[in-house]
Amino acid sequence: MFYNDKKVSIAVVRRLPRYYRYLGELLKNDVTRISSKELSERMGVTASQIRQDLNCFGGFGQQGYGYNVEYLYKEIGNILGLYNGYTTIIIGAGNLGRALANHSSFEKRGFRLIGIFDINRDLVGEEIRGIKIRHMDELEDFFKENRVDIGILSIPKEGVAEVSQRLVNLGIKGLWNFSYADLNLEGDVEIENVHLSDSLMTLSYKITQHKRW
Amino acid sequence: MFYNDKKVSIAVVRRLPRYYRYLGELLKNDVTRISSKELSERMGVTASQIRQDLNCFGGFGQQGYGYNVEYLYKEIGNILGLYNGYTTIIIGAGNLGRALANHSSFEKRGFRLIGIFDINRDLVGEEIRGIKIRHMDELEDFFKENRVDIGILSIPKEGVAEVSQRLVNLGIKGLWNFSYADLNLEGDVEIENVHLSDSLMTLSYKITQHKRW
DNA sequence: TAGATTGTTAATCGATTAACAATC
DNA sequence: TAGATTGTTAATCGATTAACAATC
Repeated sequence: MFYNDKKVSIAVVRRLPRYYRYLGELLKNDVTRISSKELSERMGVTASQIRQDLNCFGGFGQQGYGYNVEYLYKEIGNILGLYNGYTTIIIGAGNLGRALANHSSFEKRGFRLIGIFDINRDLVGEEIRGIKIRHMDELEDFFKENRVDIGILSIPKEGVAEVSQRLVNLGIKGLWNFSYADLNLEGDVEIENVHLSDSLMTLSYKITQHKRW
Repeated sequence: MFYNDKKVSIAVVRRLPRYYRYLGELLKNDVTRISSKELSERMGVTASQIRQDLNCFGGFGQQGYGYNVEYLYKEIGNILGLYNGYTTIIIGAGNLGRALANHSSFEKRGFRLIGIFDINRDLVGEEIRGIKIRHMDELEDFFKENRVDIGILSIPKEGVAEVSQRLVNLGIKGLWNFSYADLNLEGDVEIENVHLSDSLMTLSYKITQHKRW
C-alpha cells in the first residue's frame, strides 16, 4: 500500500510527537502492546482519532491485538524524520540561544547541534557544550564544510529577515524561529515558529476569561 | 450588547496575539485606520476570518470606514488581559529559566516577574535582573506576601507534577509549562504548554516530507 | 448621496467521532 | 472458534469562507 499521496493535515502532524512521547514512556515501562482504546484513555483523546491519525501513514496495528509499542514508536519516529541525523545550528548566542544549546533533549531526539553563530565578536571563541561560538561572517564558509539542515533563530526580530534569507540562500531545509516576527521568505524552506509571547498571551486570555474569578 | 455568553474557540483565541502584534506594528507606523481587507493581505489570512474573529468579542469596526487601529489594539489587549498587571514567578533557574527571566518582551506585554525559585541552594541569593533567586522552601511564605498569578515551569519533567500541584494548592491562576510532560492537576487552573521538542519534531516532519528533496 | 466596509447569515469545507465489517 | 480490536466508511460537528443587507 502507498500512503504518500494523501495530504496529511497539520493537525494530525502536530499530534504525532505526543503519540511518540507516550509510546516512549510505555516502552520505558516495558509495555509491549497497547490498544487504541487504552492509549486514548491515557492521553485523553478518542480511540477513533488515534486510529484515524495513524492510518494516514499506514496500518501499524493488528485486529484483535492492538499495536506493538516498540514497532509503532519506531515507525512514528521514522515518519517524523528523527533517524535522519538532522544537523542544527543556532543563530544568536544570547540567553535563549544558550538555553537551547544546553537543552540536551534535542540530541536525545536525534538532532545534532554542530554550530553556534553570533554577531558579537566578544563571544566568538567561547564554547557551549564543546561547540565554539563563531562569528556570523563565517557562516558561508561553514556551509561549505558542513551539511546544515536546520537553523535555530534566537535573535531579535530586527535582524531575522536578512539572516533567514541568507540561510535559505545557503540551502538550509528548515528554520525554527524564536524571533517575534513572521518569516516571509523567497525560496524553498520549511518554517516552524515558536512565538513565546503569543503563548503567554493565550494563557493570559484563559486566566482572564476563567469563570471562577 | 453582551458577548460573554458565546463560547470562543481556542483557534480564535490563538489568533488574537497575532492580530495584536500586527496592530502594534501599524500603530508604530502611525497608521490610524485599517480595513479587514488590507489587514488580511498583510497577515496572509482572509478578511472574512478577521471579521468573524473580532465579532466574537464585539463590533469594533465601522461600516464604510474599517477599524481604528489604536482602539482595536487596545481592545484586543484588554481581551487578552494584558492590562491586568499579572504577576509571574519562574520555577527553575536553569538555562531556560534564566533565558525567560531575561526575556524583556514579556514585561512589555504587561507581565511582571516578581520571583524566581530553585531547589539548588547554591543558586539561592543570586540575582537575575534584580530579582533574587529563592529556595523552593520559601514558596509558601512568598505567596502569603504576594499575589502570584502565573507560574512559569522551567524544571525537568520529573519534578513538575509535585511542584505544579503545590502551586495550584497555593491558588495560582495559570501555569506556563515548559517541562516535557502533560500536566494533570486537581483543581482550578489554566494551563498552557510549550513543548519545544514537539515543535522541533514537527519541523523535522515538514522537512522530511518536503517534495523537493 | 454614493462608495466602502462592516456585521452577520448562509454555504462550504475539513476535522472529529461513531459505527461496523474485516480479520487477527 | 470466540473475543477483541483494527482499518475504514459514514455521520456529525465545528471552523472557515462567501455573500450580502445594513449602515457609516
